Amino acid sequence: MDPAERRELVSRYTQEVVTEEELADVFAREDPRAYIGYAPTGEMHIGHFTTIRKLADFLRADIEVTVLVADLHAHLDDEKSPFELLDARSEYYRAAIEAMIETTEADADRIEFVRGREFELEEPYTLDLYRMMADTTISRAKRAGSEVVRQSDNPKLGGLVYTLMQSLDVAALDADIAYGGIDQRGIYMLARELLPDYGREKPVCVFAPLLSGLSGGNMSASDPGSKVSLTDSREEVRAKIDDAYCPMGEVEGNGVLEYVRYLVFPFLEERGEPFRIERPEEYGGDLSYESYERLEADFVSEDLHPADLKSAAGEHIADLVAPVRERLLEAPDLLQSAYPDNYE
RNA sequence: CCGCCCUUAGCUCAGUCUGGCAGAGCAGUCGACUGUAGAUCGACUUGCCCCCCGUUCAAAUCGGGGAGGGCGGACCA
Repeated sequence: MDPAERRELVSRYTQEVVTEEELADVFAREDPRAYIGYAPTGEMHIGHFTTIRKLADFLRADIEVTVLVADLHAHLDDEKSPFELLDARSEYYRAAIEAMIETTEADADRIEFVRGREFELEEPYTLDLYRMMADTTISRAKRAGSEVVRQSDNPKLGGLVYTLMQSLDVAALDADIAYGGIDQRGIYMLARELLPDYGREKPVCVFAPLLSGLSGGNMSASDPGSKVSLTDSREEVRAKIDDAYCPMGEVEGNGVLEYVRYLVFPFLEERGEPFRIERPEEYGGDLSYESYERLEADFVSEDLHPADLKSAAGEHIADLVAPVRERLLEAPDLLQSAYPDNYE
């Protein structure tokens, strides 16, 4: 595969690559590796799904992929996950991620899973961490993590150490590319700044867009209606999409359109199917789209009405979620022990 | 170790001085208007007032004890 093709695979459906030049260099290296980390906190949802599906692109581009289940981070960030639940949640995250990967044509066995504590407690790592703590100011660490770490009036030290550890993770996992949502930007910019001081390579960063929530604004952990959950039934998915904020002709902040763009189209493209929309004769009859761009154009010109988009989007998203949901419900004890309060 | 402050609806908080039906904003739910949603309008819902004991006809409110959180001081031989 030629480098231009590989570069296109890696950077498609992303928001930013830092930097394109350095990315080109990565392909010249032996066995380049990308990594993405997830802190096993709340239940996984459709937002995670988009970043995980994209891992298939890295593999296609012949880049090895490491998925970090960052258990210590889950606790360091304001104890989002209680210490006793880290094992259970790490297990659940891994199972959910595998289930999501299996909805792609990628070979899940090519993805290496690592749990944070497997390497974050080793001496060389710890030594570097202490050195970083010694020469990073509190305000620098705070700024780096401000989009990721929970903010409060009485922040704990953990949130600060969090950003340093994540910076170090990149090097410890031997990653050439750090991949994550654009909210991770601050932390990886700190990593790029810091790592060279410790004789490490600074990573190329690939950032996925953060999808808007369905109720307007961002997806919110506390608002189930703002996002599709991996355990939502077809009916629940339909209902959530149907209730979603979706102003006619407006692209900005339109969660439904973003789901279609970053989730449904990649999924359909992989299968070589168009996006079909059933529409009553009264409004012009059925539609079919080969590309997102054409669909968006019709939406902007208001030739495609939100109600018709929603019903089709709901079905496609439900199709996508169904196999993951099935896998998760096959092992209900995973969810039960990870989230005892939600599953009695 | 000592002192002071805070804890009330899902969230942010008022109410405590001076005891008398548990409140507001936001959020949420339901209608109306829209070929979706939102916005707008109309209606509705929301409680271990941190816990225990006491005083009182009556305690979120007063007294005592405790828990959790915050702030400060002291110690630094």
